[in-house]
Amino acid sequence: MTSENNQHTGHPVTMRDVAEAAGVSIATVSLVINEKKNARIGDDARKRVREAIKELGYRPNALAKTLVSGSSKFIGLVADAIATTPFAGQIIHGAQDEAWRHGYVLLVANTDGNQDAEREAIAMMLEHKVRGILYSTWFHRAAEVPEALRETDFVLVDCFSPQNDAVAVVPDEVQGGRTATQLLIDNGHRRIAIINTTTPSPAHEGRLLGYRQALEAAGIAFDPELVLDAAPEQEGGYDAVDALLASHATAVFCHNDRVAMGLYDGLRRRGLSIPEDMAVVGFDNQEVIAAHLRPPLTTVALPHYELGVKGVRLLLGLDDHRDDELVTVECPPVLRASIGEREPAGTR
Amino acid sequence: MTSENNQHTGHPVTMRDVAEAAGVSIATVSLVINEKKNARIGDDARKRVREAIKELGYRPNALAKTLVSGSSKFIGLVADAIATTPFAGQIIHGAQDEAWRHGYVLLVANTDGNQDAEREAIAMMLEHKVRGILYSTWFHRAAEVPEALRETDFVLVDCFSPQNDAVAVVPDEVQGGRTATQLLIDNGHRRIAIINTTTPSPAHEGRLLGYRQALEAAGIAFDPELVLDAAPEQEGGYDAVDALLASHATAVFCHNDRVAMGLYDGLRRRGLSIPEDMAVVGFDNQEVIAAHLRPPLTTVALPHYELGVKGVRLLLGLDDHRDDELVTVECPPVLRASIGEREPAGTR
DNA sequence: ATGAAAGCGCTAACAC
DNA sequence: GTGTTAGCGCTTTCAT
Repeated sequence: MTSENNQHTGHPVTMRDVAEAAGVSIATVSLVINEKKNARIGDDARKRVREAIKELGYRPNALAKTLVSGSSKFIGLVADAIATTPFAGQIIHGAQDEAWRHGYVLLVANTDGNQDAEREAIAMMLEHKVRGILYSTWFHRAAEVPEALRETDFVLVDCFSPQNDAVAVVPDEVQGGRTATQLLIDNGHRRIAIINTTTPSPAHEGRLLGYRQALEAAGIAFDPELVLDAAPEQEGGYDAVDALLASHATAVFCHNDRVAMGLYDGLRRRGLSIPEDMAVVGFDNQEVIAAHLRPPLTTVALPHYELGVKGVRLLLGLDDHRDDELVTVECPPVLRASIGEREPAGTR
Repeated sequence: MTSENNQHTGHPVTMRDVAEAAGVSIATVSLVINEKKNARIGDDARKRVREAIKELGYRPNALAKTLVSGSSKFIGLVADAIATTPFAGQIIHGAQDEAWRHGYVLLVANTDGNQDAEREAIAMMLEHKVRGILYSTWFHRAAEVPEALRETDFVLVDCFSPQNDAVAVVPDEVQGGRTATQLLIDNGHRRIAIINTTTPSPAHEGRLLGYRQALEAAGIAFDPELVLDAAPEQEGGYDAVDALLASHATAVFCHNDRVAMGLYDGLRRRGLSIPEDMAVVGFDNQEVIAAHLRPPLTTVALPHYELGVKGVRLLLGLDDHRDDELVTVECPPVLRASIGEREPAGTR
């Protein structure tokens, strides 16, 4: 019955229908629906309206509402790679949760890094009069801001404008590197290697800087011999084993969990065990890997979910920020079992 | 200049503004924008309108358009877990691409499996007059269809209604199981084990059935001793090694790539190598893992992207389907290096 | 070939 | 307390 007269089957139910059914004017219906404070409606009228709504299966038309009020409840999210990793998913998730909390809905578009797709996506969002746009990338990097973005409010998520002329929120790579290294230092290690990526990037530079800061704070001299490079995936970690062993490090900070996974493999083939022969800490906290290696990998998490949340908050003006600097989100440690005894048992 | 007069700064530019600037009526503007066939507009008028649009930085208001036309260009996608795995991301990606192709935009909502969130999400979509809704889950399973869904067109993606009263598209688990097993058979194996999950599910039953079908087709007797159970993750695979070895299998079909990863580990600790001592094939094609194990894992892919695409196509009525059966999408093999020589070099 | 005007579903003054 | 009415930005007859 209820679903007999809705927009799916037959004629869509409008406010006018409800008004007629309830024997009141459409203004009255609007008032009770929006529960306007100072508009006092008779109890019986209110009741009749409520019943009519239920009876007819009426759903307000959000689009019409938007038209008159002038501002929509959409937030656009354009991503360069929704599916490549779980990372983009987490950004979406965070953005969606926070948007939701404030009555907004996410309009999502994937661009695959394609310029045309990007232009189209942004145009479409603009035409839908979004409240603003989140422009996100799946790994932390500099990104040219598409011109059209400037037609509305926007914030960059997990990327930043090289000209530093846009609000952006990114992970705190330096602090992350510091944290990872500190974990190792706290466990008594002094000879700590770092396996970094081969290409420059905020992660590359930031984490290395953090590593150096942590060493310095602990009074450990920086030794360039302990800085290794490797392709940022399993193969790179595997291949780095020889160099790592040659460096006589007792602990290693890997650029990411995938590298750590490859390293585990290489170490094991040489009959070495973790953390006894080598303490290792990763980065990213890529669940599928880190949580299930033997032993489970202690790592530092990339806060993608929080990046999404923060992006929305900045967009809506809920959080303040200084115009001239990047907003930064902390990379928290995730303690598991790859660096030794000082680890609390089972932390996520 | 262009961006001086748009909706961001100051008064939004409307069709009326364009009309005035071009010295024509708003109807004319509408006509040139929509490139109406039979409405013949003077070349100069057309040109003036085009220029005015550019000059003012005019963007059509998609919402107003929707209001009058009655049907929106939104497709809703409600997912139970956007971020848990890359899987949901792929569904979104596929859906988004296909929707885009037909001029539709994705409205995404995450529910975390929470009933209230789900209700709210659907309500919001209904209020935005979506063309229809894709209801998706991150792993293949039966799912109760929320009542509100029936107020609009919808299709279930990666899940299905237990009452079989809804259009649904799911992966072909049986064919997937057959394919995986066949890969092993083709490589000369006769004693093939299967490590299945411990809990019932379409994947559990389907893949086992496929396994049996492949054996039967090859004239290999089914041996219950070769059916092992394990938790569907690395730990399960690792722990299954003893039983696997005891079964004297020469090859094994793992329920998923994570199980295979654990198995690799366990096998290696016993000094066994892949594929020489044991051929293994996985399932899911979880990139981070499968492509980077040593040796790279041959597996069968779960077609999440295609599921998303197909969902949109069914929703829009682009593809036909029989009302009384699930629409099924093929799980293609992904050949790498874990089952032996007969594998073509480096696929995907 | 182009303009006037009605109306999509709704909100918000402003009457009564 | 409740109804009337004027738009919100746009499409679409129907005139001209």
